[in-house]
Amino acid sequence: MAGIADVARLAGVSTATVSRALSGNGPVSVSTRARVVQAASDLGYVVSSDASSLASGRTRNIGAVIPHLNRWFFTSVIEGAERVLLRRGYDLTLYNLSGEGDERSRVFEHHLLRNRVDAVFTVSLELSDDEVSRLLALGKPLVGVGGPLPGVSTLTIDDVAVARLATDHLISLGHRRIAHIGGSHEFDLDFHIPTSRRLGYEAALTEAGLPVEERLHRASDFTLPGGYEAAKQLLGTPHERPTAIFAASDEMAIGAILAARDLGLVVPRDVSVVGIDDHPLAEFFGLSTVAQHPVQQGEHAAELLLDALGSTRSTGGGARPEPVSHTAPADLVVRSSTAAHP
Amino acid sequence: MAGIADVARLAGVSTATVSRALSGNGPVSVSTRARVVQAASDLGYVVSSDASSLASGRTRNIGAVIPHLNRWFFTSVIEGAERVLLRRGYDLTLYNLSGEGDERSRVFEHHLLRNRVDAVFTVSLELSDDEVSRLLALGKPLVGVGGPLPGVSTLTIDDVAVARLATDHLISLGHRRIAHIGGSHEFDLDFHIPTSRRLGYEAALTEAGLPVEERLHRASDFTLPGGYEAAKQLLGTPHERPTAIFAASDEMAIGAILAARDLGLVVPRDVSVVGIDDHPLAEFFGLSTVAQHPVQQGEHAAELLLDALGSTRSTGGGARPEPVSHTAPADLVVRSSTAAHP
DNA sequence: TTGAAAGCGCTAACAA
DNA sequence: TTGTTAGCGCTTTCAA
Repeated sequence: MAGIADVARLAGVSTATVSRALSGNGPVSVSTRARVVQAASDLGYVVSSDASSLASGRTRNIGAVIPHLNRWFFTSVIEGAERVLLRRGYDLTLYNLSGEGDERSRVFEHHLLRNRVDAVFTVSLELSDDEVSRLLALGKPLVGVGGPLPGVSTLTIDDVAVARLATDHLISLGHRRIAHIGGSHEFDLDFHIPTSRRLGYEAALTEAGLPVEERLHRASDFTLPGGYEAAKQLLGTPHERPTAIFAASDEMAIGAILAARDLGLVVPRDVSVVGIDDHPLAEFFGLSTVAQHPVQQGEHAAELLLDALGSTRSTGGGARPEPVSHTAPADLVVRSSTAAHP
Repeated sequence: MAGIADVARLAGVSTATVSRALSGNGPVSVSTRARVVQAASDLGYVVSSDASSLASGRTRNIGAVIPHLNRWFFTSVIEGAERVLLRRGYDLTLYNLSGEGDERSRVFEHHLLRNRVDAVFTVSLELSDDEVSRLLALGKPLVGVGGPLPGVSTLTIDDVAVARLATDHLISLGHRRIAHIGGSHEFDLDFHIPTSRRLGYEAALTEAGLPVEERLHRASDFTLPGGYEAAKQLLGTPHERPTAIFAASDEMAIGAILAARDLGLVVPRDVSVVGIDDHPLAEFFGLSTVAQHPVQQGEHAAELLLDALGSTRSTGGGARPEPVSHTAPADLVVRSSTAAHP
């Protein structure tokens, strides 16, 4: 492995100049830079990130903390973030908390503290006060994606407004008996997303002068099978059957569509279904939904962190900046699972 | 941020002793270790990974290179690997190549070379000779998961055997007209998985004395909608209709089930369907399949790498060990999508 | 615009 | 079992 000294020797300059030429920090004449770049290329030299990090205090690595890996939303956010980071020469180190062991405490009490990353973003994680203060104590940029987080800069859709948008879509189509498949308490742990979406649903109903009926609500688990079961129950009693269902996630909404089919109902003739997400399968099932754009959310989160890293350096890392709440866009996508109520 | 010197001072020992006590390398008396651990804890000391890496040459970080993030197989492998790594105090740095830019070359020519990781595993990536030699030149343990890779240790199912197993299952049920939904050439880039699975399918047919018919084969894209379209075509002509379909992935198999339903066919009465994967949705759809266990594959890959790191250190990092091909287990899971042919 | 040299915070010989 | 100390390979003042 060639080192910086080898490059310096070959280019006939000092190691300091090699460092400046290759990193872009500090003045280097055009001709010198060219010589250095050529020498580095000839030797196949790549800077050692450890040595660079130790000397500069910057790792060029971002930590991403997520609750699960096998969920479309989380992986999409990571995908967007990684895309931006890679382009800027950064790595992404992943901390997935989904194991059944003590991963969570290990990550927050050890892995994130050992200075391997310059900044951290979390996805759909409600952090404890202790976790937040540990992270803030690092003095590193921190962004929470997918939910509110007191004292931390966040990037998230407005769950209440999104649920309202979906429900209003059904109301505007003339539906009056609109059921809701949401999440149960255990899924409320992180961010109260089920609660927020239910509140948006209820607010839309109330505003339209429609009653909020407990029997039109089912708590589920955000999965397709869960949505299927919930919909079977909702649609099972013919005379009380809702004419529309708003599911808090596309996977549950797709489950609802399949349940309707199995009951001999035609979507959207007999029942309209709307979800939230714009999951990759939504199009196949003709599902109307409120699209949130997780890849873009990931890109945006990465940009926020990189910007913060840039300005921290230029301001000399003074006072911690005030946390900012960014609202990510979400928009209604109407497909063929929703139609006017006759 | 407390440093090792602070801990040493508080514990009344040298920094070397602190290092030994905290890392477990080298002899430290029980009482001294206790004092050091206490002091570290009091100060909230966590070792700086950069400094430790630079001094020791070990990063305690593993690189994972994958072609996509939003695919069940890849994320499951990562999940398994991360679980093992986290438990052993390792981090996992993720390199996702799915962007449309020059991610791939950047990762192989820069990110992986800058010494941020102790070992690397790739998932379902067919590496070029150049990429392999760059990685091998690092002198670091390397494992390829999900496909053969000349000159590299691998961990993968036997795609030919797995396809045979699925096809034999249908044959043993009395089916004689068995269609296959595989992958097209563009999905053959990485590892020829579609080709291998098709070969296994054809071998099983031939061995059973059944003809291999071109019109019973459809090339698709491993997605649910792709499987749906292919199945619609296969099942669309009543008199030539196959009585069973073997799809090269569960998502395509589920698409086939939905296509059959839309054509008014009942699974498995009118057509049996079998897939490969044991995708989370397989159970919901009652899909018979050959389960590969990607989480376990990830765990196993991580263990192989950690073992290699352990032995490299003890043998003084002598000659590069011979590459070993490990075959991951895969087993038939019979559910309700397959039945005897009347 | 360049070079000399002092660290960055830790690990691992080596000596005691 | 413990301490001393020389680096690990860079970056970044500071001086030229």
